[in-house]
Amino acid sequence: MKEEGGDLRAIRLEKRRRLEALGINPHPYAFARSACAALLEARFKDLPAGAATEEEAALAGRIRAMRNSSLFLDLHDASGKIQIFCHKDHLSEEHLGLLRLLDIGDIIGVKGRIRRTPRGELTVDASELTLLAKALRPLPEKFHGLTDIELRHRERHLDLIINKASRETFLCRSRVVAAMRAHLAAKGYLEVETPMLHTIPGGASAKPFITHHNALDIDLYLRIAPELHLKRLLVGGLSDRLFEINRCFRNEGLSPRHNPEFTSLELYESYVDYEAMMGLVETLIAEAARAAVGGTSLSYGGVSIELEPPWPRRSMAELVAKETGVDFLALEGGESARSAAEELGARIEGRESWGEALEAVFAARVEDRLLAPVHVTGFPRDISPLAKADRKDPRLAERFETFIYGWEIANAFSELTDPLDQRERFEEQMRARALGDEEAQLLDEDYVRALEYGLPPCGGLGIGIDRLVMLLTDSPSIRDVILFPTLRPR
RNA sequence: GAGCCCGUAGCUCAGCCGGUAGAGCAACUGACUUUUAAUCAGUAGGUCUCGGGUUCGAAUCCCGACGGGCUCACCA
Repeated sequence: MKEEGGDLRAIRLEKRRRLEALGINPHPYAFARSACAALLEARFKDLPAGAATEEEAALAGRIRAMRNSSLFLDLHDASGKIQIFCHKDHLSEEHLGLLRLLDIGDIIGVKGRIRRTPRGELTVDASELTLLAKALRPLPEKFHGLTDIELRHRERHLDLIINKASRETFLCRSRVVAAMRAHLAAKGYLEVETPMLHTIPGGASAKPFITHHNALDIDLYLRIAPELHLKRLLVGGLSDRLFEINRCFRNEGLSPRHNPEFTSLELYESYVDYEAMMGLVETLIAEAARAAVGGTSLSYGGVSIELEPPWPRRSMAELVAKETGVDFLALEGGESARSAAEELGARIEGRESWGEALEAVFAARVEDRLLAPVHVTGFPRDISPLAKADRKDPRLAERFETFIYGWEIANAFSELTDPLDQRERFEEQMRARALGDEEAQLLDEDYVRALEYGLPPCGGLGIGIDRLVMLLTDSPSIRDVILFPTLRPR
């Protein structure tokens, strides 16, 4: 039976054997570097073509191209690319022996003087070569690279070696998260970590993953949101302002905008209401954009989006009325709301409450038109079981979602702090669940108990990091911004 | 979960009105030695995703499975 990789791998295995026969360890322990490609490029940017220096550098990286029978190598390190010149006259017989057994894809260390070739390429004149890792498998082709989407996701290491754009996307993601953390730290928000394993999945309406703890012999759920634990921390007074940037898990369908595990920022602040969260969303996302693209103007899928605050605020009912001519605030009860929603083309099953019907119309008719950033306020109370009622209209909650490019990017409320009200809301949810709503929330007695010790008035906010990074990196799929997206095993 | 599309060499792709598999890059041998997707000559490389079926004959047509992409539904 022929192994995958076939001859190409066998040839490289043979080269490895020959290297070992020469006393060369194909996987040594360390290599002392004095520079990286970008550093040298910056340092010698004014070195004219044809000029040589006396300066020696030692650098390490992966061979990505070999030209003129290995006379020229392209060496890529994490910072960039530099050319290596391997002339027989400058290398010992041992180094030439190594050179003959090198392949594209091998990781090597190089020592030599810096010069710029007459053609203008910054180059290390190699006087020493060190094998740092022998590659047994060939890299994808240099010109077309690795384009197969499945392979790029399954073998992210290859994608990162080959596709510069992919590398930049993930570097950008890292900058975005770092910028948000830095901004929050500077404003005095405390970063915390709360459990991934929940005994009752709460804080959102979603289907959880179930797992089992053997020693305790109990089922546990991968968290669908950190919300209830974070608010417990406000009860405890650990800080008046805290946040968590971490993974959530939802056992739902996959799509270009849904991965079973995704990253959210959740933030809670005592003594403020949801108004404060609007400003914070704008600041955080503008900061993220500056970190990602250097400004607040961006283009996603050819659509220009301006993120410079402030962003408009519109109520859900107002947007629906403007789009459809139907004012849901003038409708009484679920029945009339459902029939109106159905007439407007929303998907209605027949059990929907007034709020659910309004939201269904909003989702069907309005959502995907909200390209420019907008805070949508006036969310129905009955789809917001963790939010305080609107102080002016009891049918509504003090909740908004921020939409950009038609996507929900942020979700925030004046958090429900009254334990008696919270219990009633949970009980409403349990009734909906009994009637077949699988995603209705579960009554969390421990959480209600915590509220009974007194949760200060507070605002809470969640931002979907993956979708934000998609926008900021112009990535068409969530899998392009998650290093190892969920795939069926092959 | 439903619909549409895709799966050929390590990679990127041709071939798909059925006649038994091709190119470029990568690899190997050699030439060349200041190249930039280096060039030139030659060589080797395939259970055409898998399993059935139709046929004298299947990469090609049909059915099924597996994997992927997109759309819809659910959702962030």
